[in-house]
Amino acid sequence: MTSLRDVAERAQVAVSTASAALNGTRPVAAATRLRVERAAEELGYRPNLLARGLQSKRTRILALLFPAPHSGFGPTEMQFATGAAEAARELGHHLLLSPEHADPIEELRHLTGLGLVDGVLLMEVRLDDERARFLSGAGVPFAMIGRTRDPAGIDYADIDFAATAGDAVAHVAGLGHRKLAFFNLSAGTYAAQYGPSIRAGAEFAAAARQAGIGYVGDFRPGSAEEGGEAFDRLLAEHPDVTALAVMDDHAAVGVIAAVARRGWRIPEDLTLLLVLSSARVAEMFHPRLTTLEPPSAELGRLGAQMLIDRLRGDGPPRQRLVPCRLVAGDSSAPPREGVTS
Amino acid sequence: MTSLRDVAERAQVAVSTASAALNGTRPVAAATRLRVERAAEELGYRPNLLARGLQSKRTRILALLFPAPHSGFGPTEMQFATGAAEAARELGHHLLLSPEHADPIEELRHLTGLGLVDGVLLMEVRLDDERARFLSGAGVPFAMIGRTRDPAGIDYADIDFAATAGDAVAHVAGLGHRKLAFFNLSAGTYAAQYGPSIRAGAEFAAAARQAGIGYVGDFRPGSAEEGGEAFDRLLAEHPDVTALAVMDDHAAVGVIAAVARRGWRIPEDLTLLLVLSSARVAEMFHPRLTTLEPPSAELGRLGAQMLIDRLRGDGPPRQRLVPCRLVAGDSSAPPREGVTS
DNA sequence: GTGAAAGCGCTAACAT
DNA sequence: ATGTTAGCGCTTTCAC
Repeated sequence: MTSLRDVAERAQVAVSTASAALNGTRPVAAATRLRVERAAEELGYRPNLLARGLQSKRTRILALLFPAPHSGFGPTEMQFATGAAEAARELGHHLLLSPEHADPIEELRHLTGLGLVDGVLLMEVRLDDERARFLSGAGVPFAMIGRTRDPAGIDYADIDFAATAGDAVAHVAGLGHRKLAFFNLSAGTYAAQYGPSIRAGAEFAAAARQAGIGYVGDFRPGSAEEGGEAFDRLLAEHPDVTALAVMDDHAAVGVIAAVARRGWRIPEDLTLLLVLSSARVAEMFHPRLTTLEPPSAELGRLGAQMLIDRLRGDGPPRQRLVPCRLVAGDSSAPPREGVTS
Repeated sequence: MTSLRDVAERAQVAVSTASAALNGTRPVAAATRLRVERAAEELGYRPNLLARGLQSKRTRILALLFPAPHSGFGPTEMQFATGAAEAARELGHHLLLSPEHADPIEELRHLTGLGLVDGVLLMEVRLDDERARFLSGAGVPFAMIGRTRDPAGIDYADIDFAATAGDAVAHVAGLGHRKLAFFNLSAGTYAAQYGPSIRAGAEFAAAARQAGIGYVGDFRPGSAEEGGEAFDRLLAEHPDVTALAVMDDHAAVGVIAAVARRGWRIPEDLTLLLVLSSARVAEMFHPRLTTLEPPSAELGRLGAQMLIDRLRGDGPPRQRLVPCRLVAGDSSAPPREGVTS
């Protein structure tokens, strides 16, 4: 391991000068800087991050708190991680993947106490999130992918549910549908105050109201089986529904099966939208479902960027909402004939 | 930040004694140790990892080199990461997620030069992997999830393709099938010497031969469209095939569509197996496909464990092969009648 | 069994 | 503009 001292010796300067020459922390004569840079180059010098961090109190390491594989665990979560890791890298930082388990607070206390990370990135944020509260209280810089109920003063990147719901409703309304149903995430996630569950529900209702079309939003199937049941009940109670937006992948599977059992076809008899699911998943269906694809990688990137900006200095907190992208598949079409509404 | 000095002061001992008491690196009187431990406890002392690492040359940080999202990017890759992160955590280590891009070697040189990580975990290993060669040459401890062609002396955890193929063949043979086809990963992955592609191909052929059943293995559809075409060609050339194992999720989608177009049904007319795909994905199909689910999380765990063991001391390299788990779905059944073989 | 002191590699005063 | 000095918080000789 070649150290800064080696470089300094070779360039015939003091260590502090070598340091300054490489970091630009204080003026250095052009000639000197050149000598130092050449020496560093020739020796293949790499600054020791530990030494630097010990001194400067900044490690340039971010931690991504990763929830235990409970509920959903699709490409979405993964892309938060990869997006964040890539952005961090581009900005000269590193990303620690920190699996969260039993006691997330103890976990955080440990992680931040070690002096290893400069800041924390939170995902799967709940409306009332104890982790966010803890970090705020502890004065640890952090940013969220998602957001709490009242995220004032906190950096975050989240899905723009209002715009997403608006796009979805506009899509089906544009096709002529007059009544839309929405299958939210499982009751469990809703009860857990999971942001997307709550917000998507509210925004779809609002968007439908605003567009002046009928709306049914009180189903929360969390599995294929529940999805099928929910669909049957939906049509029993609301036979005039012609379009359905589903949040849970597995519920969608059940819906599709139920549609087939009924002798119906997609999209002729039902327009089906998949919400918050990746295009990769949508391609697994037949027909390929129209999808509102979450900007997962971008949210991850944004989260990391915001956090790093925050560490660099302090501007006002940045709060970004990014809508899902509507990827048209083969599951949307004008409403079926003979609907009595 | 409370430091070891604070603890030492409060316990009325020298810093070195406090250190020894907490780490057990040298004998300390029971009474003294107790005082130190209590002081540490009361002050909420957390050792500074940077300082410790600077001194000891060991950071207890592992890097997981994460390939850029090119080919497949499913739950499998993600579970390598989470499995490894969890195992690392349990063993007192941390996992750095290091996205790999353009020049992986430069990447590695950088990463290891920083003195930040003790070892590297490789995934998506090719038969002839330059990263493995570089790490070996540089003397950087590493372990692989997957393995090179000649992994002698290197720790790795990989799928037991022989056992997996054996299980799959036994499954279909047990149902009475006499001829099995295998759709490998895309031609691109094969050309890239991607381990699973090569090994699964070879082992399925071997297992079929050994079981004495017919075998067709020269298809490599990498998309739904190619999957459908491959299936049509397969039946044109081998009308007596009654069972099919598919590696690529999307190809499976195409196969299912092609089966339906033909007026066939699964499993009555075709037994369909999904190989190396997660149960989560298999559940998206109708009927739910029988799957050979890769032990992804376990491979990640094993990789991390091996690497940590290696860092702790040196025993002989550990090389573990873990078979896929056969998860029976509703896509396997005895062969259709009237097959002329 | 315990304390004092050196030093890991670096940055940041403080001198010059 | 450059060199000297003092640590960052810890582990580890080396004395006692």
